[in-house]
Amino acid sequence: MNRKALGTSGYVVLGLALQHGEITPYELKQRIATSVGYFWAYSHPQIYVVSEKLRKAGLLSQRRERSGRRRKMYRITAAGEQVFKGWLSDPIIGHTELRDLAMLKLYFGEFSDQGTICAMARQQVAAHEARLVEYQRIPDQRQLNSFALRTVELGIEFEKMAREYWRIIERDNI
Amino acid sequence: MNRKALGTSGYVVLGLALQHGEITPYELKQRIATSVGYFWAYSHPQIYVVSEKLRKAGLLSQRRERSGRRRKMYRITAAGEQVFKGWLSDPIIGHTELRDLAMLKLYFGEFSDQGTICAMARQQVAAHEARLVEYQRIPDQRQLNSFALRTVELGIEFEKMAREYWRIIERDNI
DNA sequence: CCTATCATGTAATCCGTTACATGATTAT
DNA sequence: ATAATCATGTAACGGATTACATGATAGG
Repeated sequence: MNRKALGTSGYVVLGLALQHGEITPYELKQRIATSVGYFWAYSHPQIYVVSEKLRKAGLLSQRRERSGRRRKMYRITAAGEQVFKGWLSDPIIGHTELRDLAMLKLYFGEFSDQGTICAMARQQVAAHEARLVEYQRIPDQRQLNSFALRTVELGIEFEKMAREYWRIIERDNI
Repeated sequence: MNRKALGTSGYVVLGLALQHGEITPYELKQRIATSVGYFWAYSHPQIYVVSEKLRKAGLLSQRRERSGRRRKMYRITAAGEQVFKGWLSDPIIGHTELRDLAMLKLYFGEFSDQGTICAMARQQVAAHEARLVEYQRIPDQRQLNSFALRTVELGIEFEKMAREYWRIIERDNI
C-alpha cells in the first residue's frame, strides 16, 4: 500500500519470493546468506518478522504445512509484485556505504602502535583472501542468472583490491 | 566501564574527541560527514545521544559555554582514552559490508527492463564519478594524517572500480 | 529589523541484533 | 534411543532514522 513504509529488507524478501515462487523463512535465510547477504547482511529473526509484516500488508500470502514442522510457506501476491517492481524502478538515493571496522581502526591508526596495525593488516589480507576464494567458487556451485553473476563479479574485484590494499599497509608498517 | 556496551558510533566519537581535544557535537557531525562518514555514515541526532551517553559513562567530560549558544564542549577522559585504545587493539570480527542499493537492484535485474537498468547504470557512473572527484580533492583541502590519507586512498580506488563496473553494465545493456 | 541559515537538541518510531526457547528430523 | 543439528520462532533491548522544534547569528 504505502510503499514508504517498507525498508530495504522488505524488498529483499519480496524479490526472493518472486524469484522462488513459494519459499519458507528458513530458505529465505539461506538464500540471503549466500547471495545478497554478502553485501547486505541481516540476521535471521528479522526475516521472520519482516515476512509476517509483509503478509499483514498483503504483499505476501501464506500457506501453512499441515503436518511435521508446520512451516509457513510464503508466496508473493499481485500487490507485492507491483510494489517490488515499483521499488526496482525508483531512483537511487544515497551512496555506497563501505562499512568496515578495520578501515575505521586504520583511520585512527595514530593511536595504535605499529605492531597492532601490522597484525590487523595481516589478518585483513587473510580475511579478504578467504572471501575472494568463496566468491570465486560461487559460479561453479550454483547456477545463477546473469545479474546475480554480475554482482558476484563486483564482489570479486573488491576483494582483490582490498587484499592488495592491506598487503601494502602491512608492508609499509613492518 | 564494560566495553561491550559501546557501539561503533561510540568509538568514532571517542576517537574524534581524542584527535581534537575539545569538540562540540556540531563539530563532531561536520567531522564525521567529511571523514569517517564517507564509509560509515550516521545521522546527526545520534551524535548528540551518543555523546551524552559517553558522558554519563564517564568517557567524555563536558564543559558548557556560559553565553551565546551555550554549546556543550566535550573532552575525552582518561577512562575514555583507555576504552578507546582497548577497542583499537581488539581483534576484528565480521567482514566488510558493501551496502549499495544499486547493487541490490541489479541483483534483481531480471525483473527490471533494460531501459531502467541502463538508466540506473548511467546514474551510478555519474554518482561514483562525483564521489571520486570529491575524494581526490580531500588531500589538497585539508591536512590529514597519513592514516586518514590511506583510508581516502581506498575510497578513491573503490570509486574508480565502481565507476568502471557500472560503465560496463551500461554498455552491455544498451 | 527581518529572514535565512546555523547550531542544537528532543521525541517517537522503526529496524536489527542478541538471547532465549522449542519442536522436528537425521545420524549413530 | 539418544545426540546432534535442522528449522522455527518470540521477547527484550538498543541503535539509528525521521520528524519536529527552537534559539543564535549573519546578511540584507
